[in-house]
Amino acid sequence: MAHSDTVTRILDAAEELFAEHGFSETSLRSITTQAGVNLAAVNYHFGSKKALIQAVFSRYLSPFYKMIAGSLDHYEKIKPDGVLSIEEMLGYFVRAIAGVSGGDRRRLAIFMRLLGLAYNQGQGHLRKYLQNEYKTDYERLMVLFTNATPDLKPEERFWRFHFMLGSAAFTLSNMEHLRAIQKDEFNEQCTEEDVLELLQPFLAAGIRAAK
Amino acid sequence: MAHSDTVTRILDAAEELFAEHGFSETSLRSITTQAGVNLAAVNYHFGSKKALIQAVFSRYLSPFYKMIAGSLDHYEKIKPDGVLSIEEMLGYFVRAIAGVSGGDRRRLAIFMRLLGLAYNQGQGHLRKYLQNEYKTDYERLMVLFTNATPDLKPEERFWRFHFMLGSAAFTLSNMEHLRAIQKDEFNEQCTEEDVLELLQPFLAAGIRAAK
DNA sequence: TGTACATCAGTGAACGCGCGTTCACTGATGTAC
DNA sequence: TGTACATCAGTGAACGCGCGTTCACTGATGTAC
Repeated sequence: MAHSDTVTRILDAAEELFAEHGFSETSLRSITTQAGVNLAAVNYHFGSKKALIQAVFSRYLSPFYKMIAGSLDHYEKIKPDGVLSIEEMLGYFVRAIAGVSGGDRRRLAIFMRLLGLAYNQGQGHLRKYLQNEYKTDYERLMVLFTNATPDLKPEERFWRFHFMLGSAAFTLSNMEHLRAIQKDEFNEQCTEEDVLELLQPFLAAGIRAAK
Repeated sequence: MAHSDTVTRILDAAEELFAEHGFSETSLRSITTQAGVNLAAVNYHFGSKKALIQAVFSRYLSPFYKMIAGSLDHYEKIKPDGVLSIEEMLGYFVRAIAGVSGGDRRRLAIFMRLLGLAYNQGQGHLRKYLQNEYKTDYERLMVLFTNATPDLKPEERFWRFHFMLGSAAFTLSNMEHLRAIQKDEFNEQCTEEDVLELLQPFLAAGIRAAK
């Protein structure tokens, strides 16, 4: 599919509205209105709403994949023996996420939401797709995580990793809503970077917790 | 509202289908079909779909809050100063959650999924409704949480609470699937009680983390 | 060169469908006199 | 006691609406001869 101006504007509008309202709550009419294109253009260029959603995913999955892989490359470069502290690992992740700007940041939130859904829907083919897509990175990550937590038994490591994943996925995917709640209750608002810097010691302490 | 058989069956079906498909993806027709009742019965008994969603949450939260309140009443008799450690609080939480519905873990997973959806989807009205509906209990819990974390600034406390909530919601809503993955990878499986006992120190250490 | 045709992005209006909701209605049960 | 009325859970069909999708169409550009 050639990326005409119309196609790009549809993808931009769809990505923004999907992130804000969810998929089924976002109509093609709202997307095409925001994009300033004709309603029929979505079905002309993408075929269906479902195909549009997949196209939006495809476009943002690529840079996210590169970010993860880049983080792992970095770990292995700075510590060739593969031994990092959990704080070093989390620190680099936080800095990598904080370095993601603008539209890609929203893409990250969408991906985290997708990650939660992928775990939730045990039978969905979406989960299998993600599992295959990120299998190599997951395994590289687990080697580093294992080296960072030599005192944990395998099953403790497994569960603490998922406790951490759950906290991070929830926080990142609901970042905008949570910040809105904070503003509602405290009349002030952290930046997303502030939240990440609060999250980091929480997770590290949890991983290091006495049993 | 008298809880006729019809009302109960609508709530049962709605709870299950909302958790499986989300709120807007679940039609009143699918709910009433699964419940074996007339389509119009939802609007007759509840007034609207929105009110049905709130009723599903209320039905689950009422016994939950009663159990929390009962546990805290009992605790205050033993420790009249009313200052609990975060470990003691989490202990009560874990036991109250596990005790809901007479140990019906499936409903617990469903509710945690609903909670995640409530944050995730455009259901901001739900959070406010629940907060108002159970204002006394909610504020009592927040006072205890505040007393348990005297060294945290309000915004740190807010975020660490939600980090904790995210971890717990993810773990509990995906409990079955995570345990299946564990069995797949380690050829052995924790009980759900084991997982809760692993989660508790993880969360407590995160809450207590140095900044 | 001009002419005829092909291709393709984009359009305007309409289509059928499923949605939440509404409303007049039924039938069972309770109550007053 | 019988009769008339009230209450209420539940029903069947229809309503209007917004949805994704479809289709005949336009107009610009490319191409063959």
